[in-house]
Amino acid sequence: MPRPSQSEEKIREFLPIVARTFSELGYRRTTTAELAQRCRIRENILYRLWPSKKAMFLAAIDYVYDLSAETWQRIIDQEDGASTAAERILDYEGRHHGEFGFYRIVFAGLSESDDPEIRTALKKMYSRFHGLISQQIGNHQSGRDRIGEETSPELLAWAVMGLGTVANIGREMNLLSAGQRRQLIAETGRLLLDGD
Amino acid sequence: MPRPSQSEEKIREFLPIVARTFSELGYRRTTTAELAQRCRIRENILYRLWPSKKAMFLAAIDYVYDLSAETWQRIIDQEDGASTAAERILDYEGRHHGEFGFYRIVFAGLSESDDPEIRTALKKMYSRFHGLISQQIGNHQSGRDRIGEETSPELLAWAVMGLGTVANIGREMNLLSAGQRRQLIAETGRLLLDGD
DNA sequence: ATTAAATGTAAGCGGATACTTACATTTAAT
DNA sequence: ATTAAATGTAAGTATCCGCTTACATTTAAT
Repeated sequence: MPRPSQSEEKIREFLPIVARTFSELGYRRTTTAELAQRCRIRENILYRLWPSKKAMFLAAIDYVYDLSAETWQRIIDQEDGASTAAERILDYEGRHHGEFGFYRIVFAGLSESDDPEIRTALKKMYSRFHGLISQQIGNHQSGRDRIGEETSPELLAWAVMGLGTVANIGREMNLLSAGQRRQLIAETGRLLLDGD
Repeated sequence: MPRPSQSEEKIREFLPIVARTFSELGYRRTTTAELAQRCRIRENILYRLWPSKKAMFLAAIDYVYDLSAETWQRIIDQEDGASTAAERILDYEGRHHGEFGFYRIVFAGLSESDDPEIRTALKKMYSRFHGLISQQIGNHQSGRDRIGEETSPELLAWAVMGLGTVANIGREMNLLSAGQRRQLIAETGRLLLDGD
């Protein structure tokens, strides 16, 4: 008798807006009123989709991760025989890093990192990213003849994530141009991957 | 006739506490009430030393920078003939990185980075740090015979700052142990400095 | 047509927080 | 001793914000 719930559609519709808002404003400055306004609805409707502001933020974290992971997976799958997936990811990041607000939402989360749930969500996000990158670096290394000398893929993966992070900070602060960011990731990334 | 103002002494006394609080809690969660309580005074006394909460935060940023810069300068001056200053800084950061809340206060600031004054302060802080590191990397490179092949000190300096940043995130998230952090900075840092 | 949940509007509540005010007390100069 | 600013206590204010409530309207099933 009742009309069917369209909550899932609404969530799919609003989540990108919510994620973008958290990315732009950070956690504290993102008010539920602001979220509602950007979604062109009232606050209480948001609260019918998520139980709290924190739940909205956690959903946004997952959303941003999924989006980035999908993109990377697509790049990994684009084998061309000439480049390793690690090289392609590096190249892609040099051009598009932070496009989806990945880093901004991470910064927002880090500022709230004493909240256990947010902390756990961030930790999971970082772990999964790190695993993904480590694996690609491992693949990259195994294709080379030099063995036993390399730094571990796990360590290198952290360094690469550091590159992405600092490139993003450089952009936020207007201290690195797009070209410089690409060069930074390409040159130092290559240094990390191949050690020369 | 009046008693002499002791504002400067008070500022010197409270600023470390204020900076530590911002580092621990981030900007938004640091309330003026919390600051006053930690300083064991009332809020209005804080407002006699700084005109606003933002001014307190800006002072904290400067304080943290000065503290870190002093430490680094001491390390640079400790020449031993066997190591370059860049190597010593890397070694030191591997052991003590983030000790003074440098990164945490930066994260807090990044979450507020659309405020023009905070943005300017952070930008200045990053520029100065970057200049300092670039110079040391340049010195390090000029001592080597290989010339013309190296990545520019400016780019490498950004990569090194990325290392410090990600090491700190790894610590915050309990994803990197102290040993792993040291290894990360030592090994990949060396890779960046020397390319092997 | 009736029904009952889904959807929407509008207002408001309780608590937190940046900042202020009112006022009493202390202190070093005259 | 007097003075005037420095220092301290205590309370308050205006605003914001997460979240809720009250209530009207729509919609798809019966």
